[in-house]
Amino acid sequence: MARLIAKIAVSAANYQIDRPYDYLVPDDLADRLLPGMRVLVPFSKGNRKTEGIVLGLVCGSAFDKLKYVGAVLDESPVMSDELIRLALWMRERFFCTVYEAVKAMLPAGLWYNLSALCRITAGVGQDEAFEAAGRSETQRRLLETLYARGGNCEYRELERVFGESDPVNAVKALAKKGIIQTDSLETRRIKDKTVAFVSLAVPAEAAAEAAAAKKRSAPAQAAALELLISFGGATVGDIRYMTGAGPSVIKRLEQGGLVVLDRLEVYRRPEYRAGKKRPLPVLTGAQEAAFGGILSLIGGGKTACALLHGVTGSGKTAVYVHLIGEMLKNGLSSALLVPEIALTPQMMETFSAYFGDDIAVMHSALSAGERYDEWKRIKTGRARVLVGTRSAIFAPLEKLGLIIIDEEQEETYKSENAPRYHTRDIAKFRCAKNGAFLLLGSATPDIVSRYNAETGKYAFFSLPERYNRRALPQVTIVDMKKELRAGNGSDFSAVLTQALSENLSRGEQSILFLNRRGMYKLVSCGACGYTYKCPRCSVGLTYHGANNRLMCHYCGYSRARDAVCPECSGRLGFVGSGTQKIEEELNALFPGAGLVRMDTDTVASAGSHDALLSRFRDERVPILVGTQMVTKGLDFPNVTLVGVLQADQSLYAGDYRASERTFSLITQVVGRSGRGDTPGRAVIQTFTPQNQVILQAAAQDYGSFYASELEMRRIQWCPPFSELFSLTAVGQSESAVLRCLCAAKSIISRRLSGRADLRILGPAPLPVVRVNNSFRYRLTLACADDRDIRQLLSNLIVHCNSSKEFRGATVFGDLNAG
DNA sequence: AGCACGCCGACT
DNA sequence: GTCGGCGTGCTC
Repeated sequence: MARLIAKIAVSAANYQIDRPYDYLVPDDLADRLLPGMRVLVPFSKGNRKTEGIVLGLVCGSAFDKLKYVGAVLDESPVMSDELIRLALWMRERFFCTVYEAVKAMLPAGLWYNLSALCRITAGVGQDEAFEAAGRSETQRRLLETLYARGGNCEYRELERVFGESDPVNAVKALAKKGIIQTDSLETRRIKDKTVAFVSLAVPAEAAAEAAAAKKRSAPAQAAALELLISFGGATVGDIRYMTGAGPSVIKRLEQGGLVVLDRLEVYRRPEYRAGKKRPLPVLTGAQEAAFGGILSLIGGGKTACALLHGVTGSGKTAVYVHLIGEMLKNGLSSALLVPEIALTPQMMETFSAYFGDDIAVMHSALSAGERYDEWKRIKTGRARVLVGTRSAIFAPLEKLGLIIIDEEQEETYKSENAPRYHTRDIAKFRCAKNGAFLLLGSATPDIVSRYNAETGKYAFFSLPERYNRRALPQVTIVDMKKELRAGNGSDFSAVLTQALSENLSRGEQSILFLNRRGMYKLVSCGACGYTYKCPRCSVGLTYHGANNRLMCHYCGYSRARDAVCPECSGRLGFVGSGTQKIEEELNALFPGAGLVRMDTDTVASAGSHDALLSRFRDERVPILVGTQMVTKGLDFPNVTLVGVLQADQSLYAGDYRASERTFSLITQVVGRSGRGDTPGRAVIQTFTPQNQVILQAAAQDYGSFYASELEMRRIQWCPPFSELFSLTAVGQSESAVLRCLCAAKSIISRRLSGRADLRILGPAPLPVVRVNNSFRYRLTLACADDRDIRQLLSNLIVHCNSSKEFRGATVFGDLNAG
């Protein structure tokens, strides 16, 4: 008789050995265990307990030395069949383990911490224990540590106490002698939150009689009963609030058999600004056409994906809202994804106005409890509309009807650590499995998406005009080289200064966008130019005001700041964070003018992004200065001027998407101007005024940019004309890292010599080549995506990571890493 | 990866 | 003898 077998993905398995493992299901679990539940299983030689998830249940196994499932961690499945399949698919496509995918899907509040606990065996005396340890220094030390902590200690803590030396041998030796024991401890960080809920245990008439009888002798009990009669049930807190009857009164009532106490689950909800209830917005002609067109596709089921290209300010959100409204009418759920956390408050406000409170939000800034509870509200169907960032794509939405990815070209949709997925790919998978529709929205679509629309893979809709036919801003390009020649070395051209001063006098607001990535202050010597370098990484240290130390961004190294330059004793100064320097210059130019600076420093001290933006909006502060944070989604009608400083900066990033990124950034920030009744203007400052991308962005001419960029991609064999796979090697030994990638390169070119569509680039160093003493290099493959190439890469990853030739290097694979 | 097993030199 | 170092091979 074939036994019941669980196919399990275990968390202890790394990519090289990741496969579904077979485990016997003990009889007492047979009717309880379901796919999608997490379990504890013994794994590997030491049978150490490992978390795993049941992928499926089958009868019989080809393997004969089977172990038993240890314990079940979940009462009901935490992953649906769809998500299990998604996790398996992610392994194939993104070169991650199944459990890495599972972890990305579940809210952190649901994760378990597995820890080992060491304790002295009951009944063993201290003398006996030390005698057993004999002269072994480590064993004696272990016992001392244990006794100092009342006889037991977490293994992690032991490791910390032992420092350099490893307690593992001492633990094993003493365990063998029966002196100590080890237990595993599973703890979940977040518990379900419940409140005590009181309801009547007797019919209302009987309760009323009891209340009447108690009116004199026990007025508090009577009051509580009366409350319960009119409300049916209430929490202990509410009863106390409304009648003054405390827990002791309730207990009395419970003892008398008049009420019963239950635990009622409550949800920790993230705070959001609720919008005033209002009907769905009236659509303009173009919006109506897009909405109707998309709706007919949703019914038709032929094309499952559409691209909505709407210029900045054209009102894409109105279309989204109507589509989501349609989904709700049909009992289907929807998700709207945005590229940044900062954009969620606005969307929540809008959505709550149209759809009420049954909406959920998910992003990484929520507390673990909030995140877990939002997850539960979605899973149970209490919330049918979800707003969130990248990871929200894994939310357990039931009856999924629509996924919208707003500003779909944004790079934040691509995960940079394992699992290295792109949100769009996950969305396509989920839509296909649910028969749902995927809508990609953008003012500057990803070249690949636009190409897919052109070739008919996606349906295409556009909103070519701004809402209320407002004109696009009038744009001026300023040549900063000319400014320099004319003797103006500042960050502000004459044109921009003039425009700012006009805006100030008219009481209109301005946004200044500094197109720079680095947002921190570098420290350098004014005399000799010395800069601090991180000893572990190939980057400079930056100054952090919060702890008054110099820190490394990449590895967390920090050191105290010196009073003077360590090389020449010269004076140390800050090479200002771009925005701070701009702020100083503005203060000099327009003394007394109000200003909001938005960068990591100020966001941290204001508490949130939203707090700064509310100030800008509500107090009508004249000028907002910031980096990329100011380019997206903001809709302030009183802003009539946008200044772009160092527009060409992002062109030189060196990756194939640099032009696209620059075009998108400039177009979007320029689009922030003139959203109200007054027409807007924009000033773009650049050292390369003839650059085609800048000219196209200034003209807000996506069509022309798309045409020229697509040609470039065709010539350079970049997406959409090929996929870019990459193998990245990381390790302390630079030579192992390079040898490993060179070996991989020669294997690939040998094995795929027949393929005309293949091109291999590298190994090339990553932009920051050394992080935390590890060197990082990358091999990039441009070719069509198929099973052969993925299989080859998968094998290579396994080979490079296990072959001792390449010890000192770890390799991972990625698709369209950027 | 991580862990056990096994083989070998050092030291009470 | 036995403790601990590292090379080797497997994970249901």
